[in-house]
Amino acid sequence: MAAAGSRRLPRAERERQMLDAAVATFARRGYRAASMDEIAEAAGVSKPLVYLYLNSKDELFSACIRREAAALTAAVRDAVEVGATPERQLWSGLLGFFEHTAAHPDGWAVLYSQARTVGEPFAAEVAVLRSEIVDFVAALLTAACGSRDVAAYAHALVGAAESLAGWAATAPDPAPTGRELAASLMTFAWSGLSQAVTGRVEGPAREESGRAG
Amino acid sequence: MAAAGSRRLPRAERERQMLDAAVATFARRGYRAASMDEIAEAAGVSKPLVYLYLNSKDELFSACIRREAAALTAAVRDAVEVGATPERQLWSGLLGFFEHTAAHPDGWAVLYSQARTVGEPFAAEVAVLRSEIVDFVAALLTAACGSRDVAAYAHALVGAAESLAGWAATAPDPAPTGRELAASLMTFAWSGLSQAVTGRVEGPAREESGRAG
Amino acid sequence: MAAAGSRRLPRAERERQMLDAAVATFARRGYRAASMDEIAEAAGVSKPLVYLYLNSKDELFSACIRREAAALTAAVRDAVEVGATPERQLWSGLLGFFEHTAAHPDGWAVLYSQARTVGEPFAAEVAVLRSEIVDFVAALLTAACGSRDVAAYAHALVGAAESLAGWAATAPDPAPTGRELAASLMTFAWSGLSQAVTGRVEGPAREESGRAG
Amino acid sequence: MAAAGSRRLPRAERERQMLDAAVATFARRGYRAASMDEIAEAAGVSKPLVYLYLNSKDELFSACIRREAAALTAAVRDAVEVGATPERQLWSGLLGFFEHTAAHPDGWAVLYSQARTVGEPFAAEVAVLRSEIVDFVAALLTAACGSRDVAAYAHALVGAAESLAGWAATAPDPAPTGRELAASLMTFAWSGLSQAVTGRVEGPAREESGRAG
DNA sequence: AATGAATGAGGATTCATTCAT
DNA sequence: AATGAATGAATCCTCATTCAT
Repeated sequence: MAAAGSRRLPRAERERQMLDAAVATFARRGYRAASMDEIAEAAGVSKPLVYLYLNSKDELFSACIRREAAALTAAVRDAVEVGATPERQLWSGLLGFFEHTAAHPDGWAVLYSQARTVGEPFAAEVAVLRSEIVDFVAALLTAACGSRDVAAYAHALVGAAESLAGWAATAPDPAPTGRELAASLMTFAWSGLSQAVTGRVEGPAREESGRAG
Repeated sequence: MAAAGSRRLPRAERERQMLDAAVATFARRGYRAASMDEIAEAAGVSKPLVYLYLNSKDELFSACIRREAAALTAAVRDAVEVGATPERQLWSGLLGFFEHTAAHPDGWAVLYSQARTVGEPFAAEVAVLRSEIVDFVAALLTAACGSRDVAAYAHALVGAAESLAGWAATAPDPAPTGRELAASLMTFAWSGLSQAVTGRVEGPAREESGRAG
Repeated sequence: MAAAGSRRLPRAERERQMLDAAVATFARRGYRAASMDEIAEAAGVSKPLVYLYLNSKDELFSACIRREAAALTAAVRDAVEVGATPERQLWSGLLGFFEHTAAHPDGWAVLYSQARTVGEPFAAEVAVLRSEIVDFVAALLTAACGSRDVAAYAHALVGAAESLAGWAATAPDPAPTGRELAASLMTFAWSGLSQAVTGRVEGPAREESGRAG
Repeated sequence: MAAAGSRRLPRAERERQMLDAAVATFARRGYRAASMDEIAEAAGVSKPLVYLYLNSKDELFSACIRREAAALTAAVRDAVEVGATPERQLWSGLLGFFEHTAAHPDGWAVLYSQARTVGEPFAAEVAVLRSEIVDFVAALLTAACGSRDVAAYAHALVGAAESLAGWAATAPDPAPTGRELAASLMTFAWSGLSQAVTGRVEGPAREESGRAG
């Protein structure tokens, strides 16, 4: 079960192992149900070492959140094509988002499922992350179509993305790729269902429009 | 905190009080963090009485889930205008959904935030509920526009609705009404953002179609 | 499960039902593990009624002990042939003992297994009963053979009888009858194993000797 | 009450201390009435440590049973003179039995009084032990006198021994020694009460026979 | 004669956390 | 750099017992 491996690692490495184990454990069992014993064993170290490096369960969880939030943020930021049209920026950001969440399901679970439900110090941390994303999306929407109600649309879009990420994680037999999810969501959001019937869009490959037409 | 009230109530009423207290407590603190002591006190009764009527923390939580799921289901079912166009059915269902979740934020939190993250007996219970909703929405989408990708769109729409419900619950100063939320989401989903700029669609106010052309 | 039956019985009858249920429950589960709920349900009455009639768990258990001890004592006393030879008195007493314990296994279990191990108020009650029996046996032994060591022999004999009663209760396929057990024990005790090989005794049917001779 | 002693012992030693405390507590109070608090205090440690090493009350009790059963078995096995006549084997076995039970009254109480009455996982464990002893005795009896009814005689003999062990434990002022008890029981069982009047037999002091003629 | 409603007290078990090495 | 030994403080749950009718 434990990562066994070599004794006497440098601190940075050990800390990474512990965070990996913690993220996996928190994802699977939830914050309260995960025990420090469990995490220490999963990390292949003794419990006092976990405390030596990470001080407390709260701080450990917080460190997990920060690390996973940073990773997700970085993945999306790196994916967004700066300078492109808003639509294209949105498309590329969604792609980055879906690919990262698919590649790091435990991190995503910690951020999305666990941290939000545990209550106060932590819910606030992820709320910040989420509202940054919502604001970014809102800015894109404003730039793209100047719509009123951007706030609502941005929340809707983010919620839709979260839902699709969760859906993709739970076994629809040939799991949709990040690209497919992004394409579906772009179509859904951009063109609207009323036009989706005719849409053949698989992503805004051509400049200007995610839906042709 | 305690319901004070009269001692010696008939069982059915006491049971209802207990479920109310439990839903509120689980919503605020989460399944694991909520203690039976806390719940009993919130219900204004002693802990043994909670056990006498509801047997265990698991069963109590399960009873909360079932009650809130049934209430939500009923609210949506009663709101949907049977026989109307799919679009109008979706509109009326969303309206029912947003009004119910706004009126019962604790029940919604238990279903959406807590039950899904606690793990197995419970996650499955709400997964069933959610997939029923997703399937219902998918059927409407199919009927409405025969779109490919209905599964993805249905998940996106449901996720968007969940996100808006959560957003409305967390203090945007003049909280959007259920009607506004439903209208935003209909526009978002039906017409697409690329057309939202005209902002004409506020929900299918006119008989027959919210989508028109 | 409950004895159901008619409401509103006269007190004596109800009390008997309760004691029956209590003896059965204590025998099966032990004093501590048996709950008043369980006993009340087995008796087919509500718990407050049990308290109304028998006051407390302690007193209820005590009442069980007294009733079963009295029944066993009476069975043995009635079986002993007064005025007969000591050997014959012993034989008839053993016969009464084995037949009663076989007929009332729950009562026997309460006296022998449970009451002795529960600790102080109760262990003393059965200790009295047992020592009366031991004394009675010791008197017979003294009368019969004037042996020194009667105390030890009496304890041995009583222990042997208890062991055989327990053995008979636990499924040796054709369970030995009380008569057979009494015969075995008489032979064992009276003639000694060294002579048992030739013994054909099935009980001291003929005057004078339980072993022929 | 606490073993005071030094803090921070090696696990094996602490575990032994805990078992000692548990055996004493279970013997005095019974399985159900003994609380883990009580046992931990008697062992001079905190409750969590008891759980860390012995997992649960059930497992703790089971460990007590196994340890005491093994000790008793070993004592008797080591006492039996292998290769001697059956009579002499029985004599030496009884001697070992009485000496061990006198030296370890708590262990004997746990096996004889408590474990048998607690119900299923445990009663079975000691039933196995007891039936092994009964079988061993039965084999000796068969070898010694080929008697019919060995089963009954073996049960009687074992029961008599148990009774004498219990008697010796409860304060007959000059407590009989193991040797005296074994001698009484050998006489009782081997020669029979009808011959005990001569009282010559005190155990097989002379080589070869405890029964002589 | 009988019961539905209710509770104070206690017991098993778990967990985050620290100490001594 | 790392760990075996140890615990204070909850938490779930049960039970004997009483009250009001």
